[in-house]
Amino acid sequence: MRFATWNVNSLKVRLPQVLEWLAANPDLTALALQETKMEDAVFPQAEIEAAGFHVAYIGQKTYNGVAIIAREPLADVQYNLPGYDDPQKRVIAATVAGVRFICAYIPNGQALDSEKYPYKLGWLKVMQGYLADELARHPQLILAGDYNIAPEDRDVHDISKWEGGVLVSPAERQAFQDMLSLGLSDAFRAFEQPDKSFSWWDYRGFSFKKNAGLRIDHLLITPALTEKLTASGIDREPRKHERPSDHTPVWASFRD
DNA sequence: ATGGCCAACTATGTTGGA
Repeated sequence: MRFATWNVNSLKVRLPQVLEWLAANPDLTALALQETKMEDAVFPQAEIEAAGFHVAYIGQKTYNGVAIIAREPLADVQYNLPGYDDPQKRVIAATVAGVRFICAYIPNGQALDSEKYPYKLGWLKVMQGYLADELARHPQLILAGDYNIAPEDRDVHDISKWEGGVLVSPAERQAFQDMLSLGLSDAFRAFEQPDKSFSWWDYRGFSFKKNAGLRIDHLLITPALTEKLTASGIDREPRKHERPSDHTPVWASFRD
């Protein structure tokens, strides 16, 4: 089985690319999507099901929005973070192939002096509590998504350009470490990986061509899954596509 | 040079993303 996460930056624009990528990756069990940017009433459920997939989603107009697409039915779908009153649609979870698959679009934070930054840190605290609860129930669990956190300096093309800003601040990195402390591990770093591996590149300034990116999309997995982990990686192909998302898919494979 | 691009909205500029 194989799981992946992809921030598509508008599913309206990217649906053809998502379906194309799913067709090109027939071994993929489930895909977590972020920034679908659409209300549930206009979500392309019929098109996705017509292509042979199951899907669960929750979204809003213009901003945020998450979905899980899977090759088998989704069970026990959870919408939003339980007990946290937040109009922003950032979390959906479901059980697929015996794995609790959580799809999260963690807030960006905008800037350290923005009101969105404490929102991000508070949100991460709530996520931590939710994770602790879920981990007690699900030995096989994946937290997949756009974390908007580059965990280490090697996850940043040029740390001098990002130091002192969001995505790399000590408090955000600590929140990432706190999730690891719950018993999770970064599927990408379980293997030797190429230097300068990133999952996001700014649309501006030929960033992708220059590989001036960040690794901010992650799959954190439980020990029961780490035991079964066979490979992990980042698929840069969709980022080369015409009219791409600024993020590209990140994946992990497991023995059945 | 504190920008550059892209998407969405109901817009012909503004906001948010990262």
